[in-house]
Amino acid sequence: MTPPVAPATDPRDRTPGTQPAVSVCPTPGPPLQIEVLARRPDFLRAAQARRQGMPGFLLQARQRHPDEKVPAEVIRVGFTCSRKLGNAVARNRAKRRLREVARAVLPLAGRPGWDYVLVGRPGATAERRFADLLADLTRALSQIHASPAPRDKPRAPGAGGPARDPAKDHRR
RNA sequence: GCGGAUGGCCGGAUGACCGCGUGCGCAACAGGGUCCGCAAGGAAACCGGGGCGUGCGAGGAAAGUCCGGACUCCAUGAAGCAACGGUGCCGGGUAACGCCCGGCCGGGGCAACCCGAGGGAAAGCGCCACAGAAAAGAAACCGCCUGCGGGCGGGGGUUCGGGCCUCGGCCCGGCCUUCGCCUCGCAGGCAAGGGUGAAACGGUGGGGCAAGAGCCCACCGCGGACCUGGCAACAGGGACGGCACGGCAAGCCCCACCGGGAGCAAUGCCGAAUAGGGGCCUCGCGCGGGGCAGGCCGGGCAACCGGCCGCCGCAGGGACGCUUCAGCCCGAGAGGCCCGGGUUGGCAGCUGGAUCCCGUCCGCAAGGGCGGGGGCAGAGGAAUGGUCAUCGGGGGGCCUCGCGCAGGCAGGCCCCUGCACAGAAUCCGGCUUACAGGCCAUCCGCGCAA
Repeated sequence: MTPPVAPATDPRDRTPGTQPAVSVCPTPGPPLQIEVLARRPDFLRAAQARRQGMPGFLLQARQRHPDEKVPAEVIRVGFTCSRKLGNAVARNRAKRRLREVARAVLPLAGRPGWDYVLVGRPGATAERRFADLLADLTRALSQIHASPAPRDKPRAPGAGGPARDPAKDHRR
């Protein structure tokens, strides 16, 4: 009903995607917390909301309802690597890389009050260059934030117009 | 040196930046609850989270989940029987095993060594494809032999008939007998030979016989009372027997031994809203409850139904299949006290184990005794990592052509490649399966040099 509570973030100019996340430090300006999804219903709800495919993974995202008990300033993220990824070693490796990508990108490009789920792809998630994965997630976040709500168009591919820079949303 | 056998071990290393889980220590800023206070606030340090420092943090298979246990809950206990499942040469090891060690037997290999579900086929049933005559109380397709009968041919005899005649005989036919062949039939004997098969009711040689056959003999094989060695499986010898005993038990089965079921999502505990259950004690068994044999009354054509009495006679019900024994519980109300089910979340279980290493003693060994020492993964959408650099590894090409008869080896340069199988989930003992590359030890065969 209400837009996400974003103005608490520091309006410092950050351009995510241009620079690899090596120098990213979670500067403790805003009380931005990242938690890990643990409940199966959370995963199911995220999968039924917005989704954005990328070469290295599939991103699912959902803006939480304000009635939920989770504090509004937290970003929650979950990881799904099914048996299609391979055996346990391959699944764990893909999940670790996705977790590392999320740790680098989400404090910059993620929005508080949202749940994100990163789904691994067979082969690509484990083999794609790490810098490309970082760029993939940045682009996917900006596109998924710009796409309309899934209630209007259930399968919005995000190609209706030019993707808006998520940094503009932060400034506004 | 080449080829092989067995046993054991490793299964990348170092560094940089950024992270994760957990134990300990420190500082106490901020938060929640508690207590004190009218309040600001303070106190103790309860709870959860964060900060800094520091220690530790996947495997030989963590895998498959195939066996055996520990542990937990469920089932009243004991004995017997039955059913079901498992194991199966012998001895030992072990908490236990289908595991391990040592040995036996059979098979393979020149050898080191390897492989084997390896109890019972005179308890019984069943099966033995194809081929073959026949696949299990033996039988007989071709075949061999004997007798009889028939056919053909040869020899011999003739007191028979006919013909010729040199009157001595000769020829033809018949009959009798004998031999051979057979094309055959009948009756009987045989199982050597042929051929089939994974397997054919012993093998070879000789005697014997009508032909044959353990019918007899020699050797071999087989069975085997008994003797010797060994704890035993078994091995060696063997009177005697005289061929009698085909194979399959991974078809059923028999025998011996073992086995209750479910599993850490076991199980226990804590908190909250809701629902309203259970346990114990006391009173009371008036007469209530339940069941059954019997009697009476009523209804109904009847099967039967309902009620009452009798009566505690105490049967009845519950408890993995059955039986027996021992014991237990239940049923009906009132009062009091106490506890708590399911769902979700959290905590415990949770890592010290039949443990590992070293020494010593016993043992061929598996292993065991004693002494000393080490002990630091415990996650829970699941930590133990992400990115990168250098070295190492692997693959390819070129050069030196240094060494070698050669396959090739050595050195240098360049390029490519993150690089075996694979991720703890209660914990142990095993098995099985997967695995790039590499190391060590012992042994066997062949070759070379000395």
